[in-house]
Amino acid sequence: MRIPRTPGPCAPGILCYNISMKIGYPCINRGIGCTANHTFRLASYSEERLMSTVSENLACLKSILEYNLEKGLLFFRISSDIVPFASHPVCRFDWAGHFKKDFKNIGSFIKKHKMRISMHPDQFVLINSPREDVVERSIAELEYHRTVLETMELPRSAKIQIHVGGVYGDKPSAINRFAERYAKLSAPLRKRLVIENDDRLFSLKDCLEVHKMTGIPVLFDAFHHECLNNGEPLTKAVLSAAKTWKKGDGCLMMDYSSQEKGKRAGNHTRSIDTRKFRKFLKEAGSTEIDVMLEIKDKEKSALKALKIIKNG
DNA sequence: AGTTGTCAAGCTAGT
DNA sequence: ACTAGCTTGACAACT
Repeated sequence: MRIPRTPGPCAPGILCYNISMKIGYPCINRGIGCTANHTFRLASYSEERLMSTVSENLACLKSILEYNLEKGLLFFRISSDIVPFASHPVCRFDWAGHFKKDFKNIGSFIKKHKMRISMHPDQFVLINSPREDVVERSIAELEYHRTVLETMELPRSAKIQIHVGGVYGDKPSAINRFAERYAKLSAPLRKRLVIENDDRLFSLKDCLEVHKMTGIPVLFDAFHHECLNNGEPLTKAVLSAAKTWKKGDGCLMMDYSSQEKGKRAGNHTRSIDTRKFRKFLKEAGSTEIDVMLEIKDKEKSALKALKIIKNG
């Protein structure tokens, strides 16, 4: 079925979607022959190794963004490995100062072409952990992500997405701890941090509660919501998450994926299921959103999604 | 050159 | 008490 395009807001009851929607994919481009997430073993750390790796990563990131621009993919997630070991005590190198020009150059390109950027630190970033050392390392890692986006001089609509964290046997306390720790983060970090509903522990409803306590925007993951929800239909869920994004945050960021058939629940599909994506667009697409396709074949599926949006 | 075990970081659920 | 899985790539040691 063809989805008609209408510019601007959609009239109630009319099937349409927002044409300002940006489509993207995370971290890796499988076609262009370079990657922006080279790393190395901690044991082989040296300043020289770090410098050459970061230099290579930045050059590739620029190439990926140029490819994306050419194809009309205006949303991208930058890999946390862009600067390996940046928050590890072993790294005392002023990488942000040393590569300032390169970061700034990439940032200018992003801004010039109105691209949207996110970053997604790994699962061990847990600001609600009962363990002080875990919290300390998590904050250092978050500050590293903030520094990347700041060195690129990107606006606060470039976001860092994390999950609420662990439950530790007591969800209300875990949520309270998140709120307390969030309040103590540096202001420039708080400006960029958003939480994402996960597929096992913290549902959209939980995240909205955290938002109520802290004001933190909620990034909505449609696939996680399929795995864990409180009965909210998709359209309603998207709207409730969108409301948590204030002026300056930009429009709601979403993660989208679908189930790989025959694999355990929560496993991301290899390639986009265009039928499901059309259904998703019908239900969510009239809200102002940017959509990150967490699909294993990366830009290939993102291009298919873009085609559907352009041509129905 | 190709293969395979392992990698900074944590939590949860299952044995 | 211990470990696989999360989700995944790619480094690096070994054939």
